[in-house]
Amino acid sequence: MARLSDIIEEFIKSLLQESEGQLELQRNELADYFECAPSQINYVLATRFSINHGYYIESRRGGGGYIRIVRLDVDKNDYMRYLLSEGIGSKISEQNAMQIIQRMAEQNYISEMTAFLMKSAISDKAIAIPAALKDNIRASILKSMITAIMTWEGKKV
Amino acid sequence: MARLSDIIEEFIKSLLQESEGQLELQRNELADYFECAPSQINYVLATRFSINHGYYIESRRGGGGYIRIVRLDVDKNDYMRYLLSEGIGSKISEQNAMQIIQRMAEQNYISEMTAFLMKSAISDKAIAIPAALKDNIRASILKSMITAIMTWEGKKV
DNA sequence: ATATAATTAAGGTCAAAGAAAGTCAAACAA
DNA sequence: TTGTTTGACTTTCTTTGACCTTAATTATAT
Repeated sequence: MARLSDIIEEFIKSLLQESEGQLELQRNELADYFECAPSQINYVLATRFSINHGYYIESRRGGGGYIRIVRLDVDKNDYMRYLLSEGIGSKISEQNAMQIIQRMAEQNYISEMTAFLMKSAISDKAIAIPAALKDNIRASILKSMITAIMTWEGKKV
Repeated sequence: MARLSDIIEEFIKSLLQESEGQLELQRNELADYFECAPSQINYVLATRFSINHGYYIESRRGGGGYIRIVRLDVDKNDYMRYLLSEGIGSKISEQNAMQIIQRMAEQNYISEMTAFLMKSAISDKAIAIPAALKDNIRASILKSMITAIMTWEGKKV
């Protein structure tokens, strides 16, 4: 039984594809369409279209209200440089790290296979140490891998 | 009378056969079917479908949750299986880890690029914690990545 | 005609309920 | 003793609904 939230996520992503990364929608209309509570739309946006996921949300209430979703398409190297300098601080949660890797895959900066490998390296299970240090190690490993990816590109194989 | 755990094991294996090595199931559904405690499913998975047995498990909680079981390609991955079960213990030095990765690349289990990425993840620089723990974390990250590589081949994305 | 009030039409928030799976230790069986 | 079975409790993720805020429109009073 596939989750409704996933279906809505896919739906929005396909709309974004058609419209070059930017779209405006009506929350109630969409909720009507999927026969769910309007707030479920907010849930989907919050859990799958956050800034970390690479999307920007803007909305307006009242008559003629709307929700605008913009996919943030950044240049690959710019994005990675940003991650290294500010995006990933000295610590990062598993969730955030997963989202960042997922975003890199969706933007085709890395292959699905590479994303899978990276996720395995920074998973909670792989980093089995006291929570206090965990997020620090994760940040440093993730940054190290991103650096490796950037380095590799600059290399003539 | 055969133990229930064995019956469940056989059942799952026959499902895997039918589905080309990959399947998704509902823990409660299965427990219902065999009229046992849900946690017995976990027991079966832990004792008969571990990574050493050649299986990879992935799961998700909450509404629409599932357990996914992927059978790893045993013949093809002899060396990697050996690494997981004995080759890499609970700790490993940076040097040894680098050598193992290098060898995997030479055997064409992974690309040069993947090797480069893996090395960056297990380097001393990436794992910046007290030496006492360092080699343990390195071992667990390396094993996690090797598992990911083995899993990837059995996975239909 | 203009300022104000009421109504309607959105979207936002948050907490509770529901739907899974995970853990762990105690009881039980071989 | 070792491996199995069970159940109470925990954690995670999803869905729903009641209530709140904001904006636009319409009605009313001056």
